[in-house]
Amino acid sequence: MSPPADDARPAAVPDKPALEGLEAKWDAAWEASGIYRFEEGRPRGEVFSIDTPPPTVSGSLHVGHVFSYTHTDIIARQRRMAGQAVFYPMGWDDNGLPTERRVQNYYGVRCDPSLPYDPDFAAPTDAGRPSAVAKRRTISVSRPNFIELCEELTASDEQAFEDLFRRIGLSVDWTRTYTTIDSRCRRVSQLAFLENLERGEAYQIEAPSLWDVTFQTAVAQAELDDREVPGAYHKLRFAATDSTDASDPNGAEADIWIDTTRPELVPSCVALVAHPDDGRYQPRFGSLVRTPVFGVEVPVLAHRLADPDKGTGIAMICTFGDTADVTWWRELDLPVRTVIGRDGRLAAEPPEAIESPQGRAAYARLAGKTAAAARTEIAALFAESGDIDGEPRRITHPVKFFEKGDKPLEIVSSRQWYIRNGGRDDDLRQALIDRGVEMNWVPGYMRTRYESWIAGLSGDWLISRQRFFGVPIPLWYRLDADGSPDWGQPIRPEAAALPVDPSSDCPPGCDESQRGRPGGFIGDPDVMDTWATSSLTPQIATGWRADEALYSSTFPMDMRPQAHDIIRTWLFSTVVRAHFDAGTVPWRNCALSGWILDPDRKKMSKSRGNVQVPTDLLERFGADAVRYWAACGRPGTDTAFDEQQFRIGRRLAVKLLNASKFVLRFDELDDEAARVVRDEAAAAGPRVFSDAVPDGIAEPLDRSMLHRLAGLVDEATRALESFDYARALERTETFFWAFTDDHVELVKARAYGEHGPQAAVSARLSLQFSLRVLQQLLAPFMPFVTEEVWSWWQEGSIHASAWPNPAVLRAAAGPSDELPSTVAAAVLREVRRAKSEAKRPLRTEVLRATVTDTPERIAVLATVADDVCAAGRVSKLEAAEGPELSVVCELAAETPN
RNA sequence: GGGCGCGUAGCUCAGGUGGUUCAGAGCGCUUCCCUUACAAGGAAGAGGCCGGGGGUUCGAGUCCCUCCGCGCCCA
Repeated sequence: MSPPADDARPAAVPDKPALEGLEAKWDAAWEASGIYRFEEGRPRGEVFSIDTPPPTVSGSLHVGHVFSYTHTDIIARQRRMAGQAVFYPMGWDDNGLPTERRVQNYYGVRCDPSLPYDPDFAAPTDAGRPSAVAKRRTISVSRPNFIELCEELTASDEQAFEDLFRRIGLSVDWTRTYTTIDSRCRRVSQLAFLENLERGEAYQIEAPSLWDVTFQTAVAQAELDDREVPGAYHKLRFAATDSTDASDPNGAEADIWIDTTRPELVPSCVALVAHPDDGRYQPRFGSLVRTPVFGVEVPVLAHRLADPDKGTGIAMICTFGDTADVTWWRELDLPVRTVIGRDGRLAAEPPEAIESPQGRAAYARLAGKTAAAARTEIAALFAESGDIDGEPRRITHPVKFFEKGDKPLEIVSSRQWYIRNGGRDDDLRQALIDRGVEMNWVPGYMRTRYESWIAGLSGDWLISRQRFFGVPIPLWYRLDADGSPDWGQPIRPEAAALPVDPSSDCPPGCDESQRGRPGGFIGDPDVMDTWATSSLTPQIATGWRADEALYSSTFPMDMRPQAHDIIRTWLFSTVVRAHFDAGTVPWRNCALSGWILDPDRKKMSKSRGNVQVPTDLLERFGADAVRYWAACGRPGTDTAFDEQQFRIGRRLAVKLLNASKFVLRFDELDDEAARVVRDEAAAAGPRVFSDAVPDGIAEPLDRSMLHRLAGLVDEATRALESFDYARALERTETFFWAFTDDHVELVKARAYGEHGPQAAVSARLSLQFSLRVLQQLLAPFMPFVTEEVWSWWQEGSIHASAWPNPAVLRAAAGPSDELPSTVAAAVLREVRRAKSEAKRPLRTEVLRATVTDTPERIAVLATVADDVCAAGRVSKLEAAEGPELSVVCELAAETPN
């Protein structure tokens, strides 16, 4: 082998290329070179910023995590190669209930905010062993100790996630990682909240809100689940009162019977309600009836939401049994008679409206009971008084649950913080729908889900949570001389002091001795909903209110990838915050991924036990193969888990190794053609063929291939620019297999020099030229194997190389078209078929092949005949004109062995 | 009940703006081949009233309507 020219690297091709070990090798190399770090200072137009939704780290890893994150990475890598400064940070969502639950279960502890901090507290030694933890008593810990455990566990969870994401090759800038509980996020979250408060977009109000009795917290509309549960209709008598008109012919004197599944709420009944058009009850509207047993007079009212077909067609309104009660209570201006408390039990004292001794005595039998127990008891009460008709009738009906809870939600009146979201304001509602129109949705129909959700909102966004591991609401309240808080005039922290914890920090100008004292202050005890922080990821990531240069070059962000199930929560709430905060959309493009389904097309979930562990798959198939599988899942489309797909991906990676080896090994030959090619490479500089059009590609077949390749680059680029990574991969993959199976076979003999050095130079240069482009087109999908094959012959990282330019390919192809390549491949295929049908080896000599085709294609065939004959081992190629392609082959006689 | 999506070879899915080139790919299956990049491979083959029915059109997997089935979201 002669020494290479100065600037050209010799191809250093291993004899036995393999995929094993590539992940570790290249992850380390990328980390060392920092090629994925964001290049600050580039103008906004050259930046591509990605708002990756931070995954919840409190769950276990599964393939769903690699799926959508791979989609994002493919886009990021292509944009980077296309010359943009890619801003691609990662975050971890670790605040909120999921972490609390995981910590409770993992350590076997429970947070008791009344306990003082224990500086000597150590995590239980049986932590992480569910069977051991389950056998002992739960340990109560203080809130600060509990938060320490949260931080400890999330730190190790986050490391596991980062390891996985590195292993699948996400080109994240790991120097910019944030977690939703860290001080930077708490600061942004609190500051954004305070600004919302300043502008009147956040407010607090004492109002009925959905309440989970298990978690002891208010929950938001977005966190609801409707579940079909068994219940029973109790048919109860509401007696006519003395004041009703006895002469009414429609039986105004008559008692009214209502059906209810929640008889225990009768003590909180404030009215009956029927549909305004319901003739059965029209005569009674405005009259009074008496609640059974408790004897409270309540009016009979009309409202359009009453369903004439449900039960007896008339319902009791209680404060509060369900969200319809809240609507009626508000719109009909009814009083509050609370009986269910925050613990889900009936209050010790009856509502003041229950005045009669019998009523109060009856209530005493219910006081302190859970709703379910009270239901049984009150049914007995009604049976004794004769106010229930027959036995309760069992039904199943939808009941609202907290999505993470297992007891039905109650509705209790409490003081809560809200952020406006259009649920009570049609102008805002429309403005937010309009924001949706400003964004490009991939796929487009996903916008409908966004719009439907907004259209169906029934109230503002409740953000306060009565929990511990979250971002505290950054406010204090003055206590008056009686020690009562002044809710209306909250004390705000200085912006510079953020983040604050009002339970341990003091408001400006106060000291700890005044906490809880009359004339002093108290801190707001609540934390914010997880979404109140995670809706700010664009602000958090881009340095809002902290790094104006970064912010202005990255916000609004270019892309928000996420799964389609969190459009109504995460996506929507993020739009709300950006709308208020910046008067813009948070991102220009929303790319929605589907879900992973198991092979039986069921959603993968831990509870079903059908979860695939990604580390196992990575071990068996390699990261590129796993990414290949993910990339086959089209935007927005749920994808069934299919192990076969991993094999196909792995095969593609192996094929790239071998094809690259084949093409680059010609460099090692010591013939005239090799010298010419080396000179070309030297002339092209260290980045071989990046822009230079090589001389010497003269053969029609070679030029035709480059022409087709230019078309592929166009198509793949277009697809990736519109976020359709799956199409880009499919086209590239198909092209690549045809390239190896047909084109490489057609030019192989020529490349070896069988038709002279000039023809060999043309073959080798065009093979290298094409290989380079194909390696690059596959790079976003298979970053490891492409980096490996690139390193054999090119300087620098393939991921920092310039995305292929089709104009350069077309320049090299000259005035060519795709016909020579397609005709040659078609004829070769026919020759192979003839051999295959004769059950003869492919190396069988063809004594004579007669090709019939259209005059145009016959003429083209003549220009590629040498290559076709060599690849098909055809001794004599004859052509005839006809309507379509057909090939008749005369095979050499079988040689006896 | 409302909204959205889907129903194309045994399986998983492609099929922008309707037109000889759309009836496709991969896997699986059958047959053949160790051809000097690759047997973790290659070549070839069989297999489908493109869910049913209407309609628009000279012409429809491709547009419209309707029905059936499936999935998801929301009531």
